[in-house]
Parts: sequence; C-alpha cells; structure tokens
Amino acid sequence: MDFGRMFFDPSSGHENMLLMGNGHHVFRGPRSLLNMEETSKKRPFFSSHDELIDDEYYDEQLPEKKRRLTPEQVHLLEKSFEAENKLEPERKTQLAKKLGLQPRQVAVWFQNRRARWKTKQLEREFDLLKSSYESLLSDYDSIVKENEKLKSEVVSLTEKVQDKEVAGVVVVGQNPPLPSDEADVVAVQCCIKAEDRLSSGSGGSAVVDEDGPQLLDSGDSYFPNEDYRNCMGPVDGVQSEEDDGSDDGRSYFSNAFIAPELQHHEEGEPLGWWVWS
DNA sequence: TTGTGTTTTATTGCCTCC
DNA sequence: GGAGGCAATAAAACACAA
Repeated sequence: MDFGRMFFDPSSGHENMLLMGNGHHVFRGPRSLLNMEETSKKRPFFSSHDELIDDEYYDEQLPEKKRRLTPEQVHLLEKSFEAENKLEPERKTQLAKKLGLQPRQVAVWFQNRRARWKTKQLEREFDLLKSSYESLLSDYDSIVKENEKLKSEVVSLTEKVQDKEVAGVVVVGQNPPLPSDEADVVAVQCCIKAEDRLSSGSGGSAVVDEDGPQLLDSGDSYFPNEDYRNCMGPVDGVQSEEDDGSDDGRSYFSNAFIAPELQHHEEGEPLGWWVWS
C-alpha cells in the first residue's frame, strides 16, 4: 500500500496521513494509525467527545487500534440513519464535525449500518415467507385429506350402483319421473362419470392429482421486488393463482371437483350435487 | 482466565453512474 | 476517470460460558 503523505485536516484539527487505497478510495486516518507498534499505551475505545478531539491524545497516546464509537455517537448516527439511510456529502461533513469523527468514518458507519439493515430485512422477509408457506402447506394437507375422503365415497357409491345393475333395476332417461330409488341410481351414475374425469386427469387440477404440494411452483414472485424471486420459490405460485381474478380464497382447489364441461354451465342450469361453486 | 462466538469498525476490489 | 455504493472479508472489541 502507498502510505502517501501527511496532511492537515482542518475539520478535525488533526494531522493525518493520506492513505491511498485502490486508486479511488482515499482513506484518511490519524497519523498514529500507522505507528501502531510504536506505542504500548492502550485506549480500548473513545470514552468522551472531548477525548475524541483531543489533539494530544491523537498524537501521543493512541495505539490506534480499532475503536468503538461512544453510545452518544452511535445514538446520533442512528437518528441520522433513521431520517435518511443514504449520506450526501454535505450531511456527511456536518455529522463528522458534530461527532468529532473523520467523514470517512461516518461514511463507513453508514455503509455498515445499511448492510446490517439489509440483513435484518432479509430475515424478516424470510420469516414471513416461512409462515406463509407453512400455512399453505397445512391448507394443502387438509384438502388432500378431503379429496381422499370424497374418492372413497365415490368408490362405495360405485359399488352400490353395480349391485343395483346386477339386480336389473337401472333405467336411464325415463319419463315420467323416476321413483326415488332409481333417481338415486342416476345421480350415482353421474357421480361415477365425474369421478372418471377426475381420475383420468383430463380436467382435474395438478394440485389434487399430484402427491406433493406442487401448486406452489410457478413463475411469479411473492415479492414485488425481483431481488427476492429466488429466495423462496415454492411459495410463489400462490400469488399468481390469485392474480387471475377469477378466484376467491379457496379457489385453487374447488375446480378439481367439477367436471370440465360443468365448469362452464349456463346460468340457471342445474349442477350436480357434487359440484362446489 | 481462557476459549469461543458475535458484533463493530475498517479495508479491498469490483461495479455503476455521471 | 473519479466518486460513491456494495459484497466480502479482516481484525479488534466485546460477551459469556466453563
């Protein structure tokens, strides 16, 4: 590193070394920063504002190891950060003067503070996504259970119909109205048709047909910001499902129970009893 | 007291903007 | 090309259990 040359900083009154970094970052540090080994005197961190601007302290006593800012300095910096987390040059200079710090120290503090804020923000968003995911997973599980229950009902009704067919009582399309027993049989037959459609997958939902929670996988992000798109992919699809504007809260699943042609029924046309609308 | 993990301050290299 | 931002990292300071 090129240690550069000494200069006098009028804002702090310190004689400082101009430190050259990578070509465009210019680091200013107290002279003794470069003479760390020359003194055995220790001062762990700043203890008062007066000490900060005490020339003698800088010139004669400081071992110039890394020092913590005082609580008062941190408080003021925090307040300033709350007001605006970016630091324009003028404010940097003012703050530095007020705190008895080098402008560079103020800039570094803001830099690190932004980094800490970003980390916290990511943690908060992660927690939010996690709880959202867990809630959806729980919804999904209950829907799967419900689906299993309905399927087994269909199976038992199918058996019932088959028993009646063996007995030779099934007549479809009769006029006048069927006796109630036979009407039951027709309803069950319709139900079987719907079940066939479901199990063939022609009009059913992947949500219901698949084993895992795959409803959660699609392109749109839960976050408005693209930066977070890859953070928690599996949750994403939920938002896009809702975005089509055709659904209410439970809409991801309800259509799975409706035969495709019945989903587009005309107004007033009766739906089967098995159809949720 | 000491070992270890965490936090804070500071540096470096790269990138973008003007 | 200079200035400033950010990510990654180093290292000092600090906290705390054993």
